[in-house]
Amino acid sequence: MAGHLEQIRLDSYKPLRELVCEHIRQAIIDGTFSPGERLMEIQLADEMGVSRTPVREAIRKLELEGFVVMIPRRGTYVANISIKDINDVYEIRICLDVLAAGLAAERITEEELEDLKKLLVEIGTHVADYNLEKIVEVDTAFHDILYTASRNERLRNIISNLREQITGIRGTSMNYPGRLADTMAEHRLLVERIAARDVEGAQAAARVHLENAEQTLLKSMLEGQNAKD
Amino acid sequence: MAGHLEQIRLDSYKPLRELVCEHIRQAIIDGTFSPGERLMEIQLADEMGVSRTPVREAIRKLELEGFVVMIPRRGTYVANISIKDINDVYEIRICLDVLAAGLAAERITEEELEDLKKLLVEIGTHVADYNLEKIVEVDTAFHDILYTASRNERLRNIISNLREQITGIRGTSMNYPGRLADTMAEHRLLVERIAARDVEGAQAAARVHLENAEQTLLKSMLEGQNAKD
DNA sequence: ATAAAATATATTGTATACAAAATTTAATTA
DNA sequence: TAATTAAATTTTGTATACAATATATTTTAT
Repeated sequence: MAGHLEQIRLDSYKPLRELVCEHIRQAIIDGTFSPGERLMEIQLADEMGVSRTPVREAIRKLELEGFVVMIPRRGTYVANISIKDINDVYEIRICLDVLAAGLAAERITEEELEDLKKLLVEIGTHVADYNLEKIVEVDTAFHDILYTASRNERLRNIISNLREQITGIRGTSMNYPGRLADTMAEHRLLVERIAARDVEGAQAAARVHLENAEQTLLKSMLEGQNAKD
Repeated sequence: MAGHLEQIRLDSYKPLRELVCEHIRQAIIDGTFSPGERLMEIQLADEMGVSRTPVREAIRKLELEGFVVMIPRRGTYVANISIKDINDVYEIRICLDVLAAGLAAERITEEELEDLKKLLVEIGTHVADYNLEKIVEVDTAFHDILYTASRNERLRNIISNLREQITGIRGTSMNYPGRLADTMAEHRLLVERIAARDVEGAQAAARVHLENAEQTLLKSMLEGQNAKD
């Protein structure tokens, strides 16, 4: 009769290395650590009040995720994101997002569809009062549902990782003139096609959305429009 | 005048965790550790004559790669590969291999093309005397060149990782009747289309190859044909 | 004899310690 | 003064030690 407590504890337990990893990742994404900057284990450990062990394990994970580059016996450096990197990531993401959209059109549940539609409305309100922080938050939730609806956990993980690698590192492309409105329209079309269970339509919508997002990101990078909050 | 030695040392240096990681990965792939089996750090460390530290770091990496599953405070277990996993992996791989083939058709160098053609011949000889080990080896090299030719390092890494996650875990599907000959023909067509710089043709060839490979793998799994050397 | 509780053991998570290598600083020489 | 070499410092890589938690075993009570 004491069986359900264990379950909760099991899920809620997070090893230090996870917390440390999330902390460092966030610091990279929000610019606390600049690209090319060296990350030193003792320093990070001291700052966070933990030992080197969990820091090391966190750094190993971030290396696999592509956020940092490790040179044996030399140290760890925050990854530099180049135009080539954007290109590489979007080459893959366009492909995988199209796949995910098609799968979602086939496999999404009615509940998930309802959630998507609600988020669509919510984004609208945040766009109206130009609340960028909220927009990013809801946008992330939106895509999360979409990838979950593909019913392919690996696909979800790979895309999430690719998203994180570029989202935010050079500022969101959200503040590019006109992009917000376009994004909304693209999302609406995507949801509409998925709701219609139109696989090809959903795929086409996803492709257009991603290609536009890449173009905007490249433009804002080239123009040095790296606006940070 | 001592500048070039450093370069070599830098490349050749491999941390213990890397060696340990490769060692454990290989043991999982070749069946030394069975799916579901628990991996204990001290035991592994003792067997390999190292301390727990590099073993832990290796296990963290294998978790990211999907070879093992970690439950906090409970332990690490060799991942179970299910039909659903095969499905998920191939859903992604078909998509990414098609992408890679298309990119390769655009970006491959003449040298790489020559290498591919050579390997095609080499595989032929190994098929003739049914040297499975050599076939797997050359096949890996073949695909490696292909992914390298896509000029997208991230793509290469993702595909390599997906390949490793299923190749070998349930025995190669190579020993499925007739598959070897089909594989050869599919490879030949793929190289031919790439050589012709025919993007769409290369993509189609890659898709056919992967779909067939998946079918064969599923068949041999269902038939319990998990032949091991 | 079976089930529950308490104890013992084993294993993971984290911290610290030491060794090897790289980087930096200081010193020496041309 | 500049360049080269040597010493000192820093930092990573690995090993070990300790603490917290989970599992296994034994004991006890019904």
